Amino acid sequence: MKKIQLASPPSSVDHPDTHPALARRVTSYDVALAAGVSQSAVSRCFKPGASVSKDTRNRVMKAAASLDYIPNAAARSLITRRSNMVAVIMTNMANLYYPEALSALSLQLARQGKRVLLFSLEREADVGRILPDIWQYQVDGVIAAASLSNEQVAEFARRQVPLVVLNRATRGQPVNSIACDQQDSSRMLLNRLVAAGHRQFGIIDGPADSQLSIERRQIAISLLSELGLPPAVLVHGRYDYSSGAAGLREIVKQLGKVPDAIVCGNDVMAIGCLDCARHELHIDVPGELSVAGFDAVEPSNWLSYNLTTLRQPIQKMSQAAADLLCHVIDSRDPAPERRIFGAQFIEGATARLLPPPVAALAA
Amino acid sequence: MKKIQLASPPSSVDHPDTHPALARRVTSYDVALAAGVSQSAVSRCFKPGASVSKDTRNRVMKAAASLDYIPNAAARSLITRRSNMVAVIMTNMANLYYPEALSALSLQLARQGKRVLLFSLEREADVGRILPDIWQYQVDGVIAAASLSNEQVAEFARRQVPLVVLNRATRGQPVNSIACDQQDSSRMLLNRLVAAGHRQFGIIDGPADSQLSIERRQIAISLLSELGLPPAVLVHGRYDYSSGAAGLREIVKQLGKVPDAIVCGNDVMAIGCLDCARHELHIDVPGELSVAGFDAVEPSNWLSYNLTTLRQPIQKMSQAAADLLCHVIDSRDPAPERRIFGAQFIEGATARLLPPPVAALAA
DNA sequence: TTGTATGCGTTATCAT
DNA sequence: ATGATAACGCATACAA
Repeated sequence: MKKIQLASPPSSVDHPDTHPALARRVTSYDVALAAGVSQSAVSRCFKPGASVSKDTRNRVMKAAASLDYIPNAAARSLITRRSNMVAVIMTNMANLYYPEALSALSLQLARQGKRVLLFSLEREADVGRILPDIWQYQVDGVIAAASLSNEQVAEFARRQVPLVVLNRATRGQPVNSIACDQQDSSRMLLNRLVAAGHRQFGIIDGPADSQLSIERRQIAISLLSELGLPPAVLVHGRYDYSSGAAGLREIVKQLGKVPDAIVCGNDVMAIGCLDCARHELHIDVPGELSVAGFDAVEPSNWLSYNLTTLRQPIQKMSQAAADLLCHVIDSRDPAPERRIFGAQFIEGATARLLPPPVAALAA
Repeated sequence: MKKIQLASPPSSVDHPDTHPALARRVTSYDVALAAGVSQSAVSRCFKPGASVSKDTRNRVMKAAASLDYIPNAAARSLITRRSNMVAVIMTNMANLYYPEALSALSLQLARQGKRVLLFSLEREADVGRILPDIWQYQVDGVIAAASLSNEQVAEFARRQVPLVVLNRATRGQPVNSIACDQQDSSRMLLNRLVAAGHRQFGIIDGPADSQLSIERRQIAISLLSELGLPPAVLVHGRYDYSSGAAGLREIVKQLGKVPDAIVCGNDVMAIGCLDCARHELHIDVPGELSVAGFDAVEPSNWLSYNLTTLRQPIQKMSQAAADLLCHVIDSRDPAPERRIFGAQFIEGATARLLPPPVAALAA
């Protein structure tokens, strides 16, 4: 007969079930007592590769089940330094693109036993304000779908918190990141539009301070300039439907006429632009005006739109972000990695992609 | 000169910055040492209403800042029994309705100092599988946008984990819940359609096992029966776009003709149905067929659709859920509360809401 | 394989 | 107002 450590605190059944006064939690000590083993034996039973005899494990598991015992993650993380939580920073989810990413991230992380602690921002500039919260929670890592300053990136390094930046420019910062190639896909789109005879472009972009926008804008502007075309009319939106409509009106106003093509910073603005053209300004798309989006979110594929756009492989990118983060967490490898995915051109039916018929040219 | 407890572990600067070997964390002991106070003094400085002299607080805060000290939430929650985390259970976010709710929940909870730990499910039936995970994380409460069995609800009670069910039927279970009145709004919609002369209805519903669907379906079926109308043709979808299109095809097939009206379980299916009618089957909506949705998600308001639908006040409901949960957490009041919000009828332009012109009747 | 003892980083209680 | 000390619930090194 072995002697058992009985450091267990006073019984948890002082008042059976009557008073809802902050009942004591069931701990590994309670299970140990019930199973007639030590607390460490209980602990081992809940650790995957631990050495426990079959008999002990059975007794412990039975006792645990009968007591509804579940290990306390807070206590565990205190000693293991692993919280099994990953912070995900995302801006306002009105964007339609984000929910899909979030969902994929959550699923993929769950496969690795990690849960998403969500930090959703109203504006991307608020990142700084939630960082202290993130440090508090001792997350194992962070996936940021937001732009970070050099100082902020440095703080991650200093605190040794693994970070993966999703779909943002990183300006040469030493950061793990997953992105979609803007350069190639944007150029492809513009080249095809130019080849089809479009000359005067409009751009409905994201907010002026958005890094993502800045990059795409530069690409478009410099390409049009290379090709010797007139400069595009540029307006800024907020990535929402009404921004697209307002953008079109503004471009037409500034230009004094309807441009040949409008390239939008995301699909939802493209759809707003498209609807405004067709239903409000009665412009024929793609007859008089070509409209292109970016992302290939679900509604872009709806029959009423069939939008010409560039598909970002959101699912793949999210999974890659989750996998990369988990890798960094496990290996503690500080060498930053950047994975770039290609965008797929979706022809759709809102842009004229062939040169106008000869008859029109002759006329 | 006071004597200071110097229980601080060995210095954290064994190797300045070179080796990334799991650096010791900065703790309140380090801050205490640097500030020349006891560890408890440091702890008090980070507790809102604690009694600390101005001088001590200054010294501590300065030391904390210089060391980048942030209290460890895991350790704190161990003793306070508050993790400041709330689990949110949501199904696949393809639904368009959920991202908006999640965003609102996250924002509202953040105002109360709580963060969302996300549990996103592929199918609602998987709830049971993630409950053990939830217990592990010691969340302060749970907001479930999913149906729970009586046993599951009972487990929340047994473990004394505050629960708020968002937008699900609760079949008389003693649960805190926030919901939107299906009864009144559905009846209003159907009554208006019937008053406008619609006789043969089709219903494109959610999955057969979805509680939400079951309730709405019953309401519609019994109302039509009360009114002496032919039974509606009922098909099930998955709340996505293609389900709406497939639903329409199936209803037309079963009925051998186009029904007078189709009522859908959500907007996305209604939009799928609408697009299929207009672009594939070339049915005039609302001339030959009326289509109605549910939710009033953003795309329902887009100019190409202008969907007839019922608006759920998602924002308000989410905020109410967050507030109710926080109230329960603070008060530990076990008396369940159910708050019902009304739905707003959105006329839109996809349903004929007036009786057909007299000429048509005479013909 | 199993038990003992210790520590993770904090808050709370209790003296002073 | 402040410091010493005891939890909180678990994992782990070490001894047996």
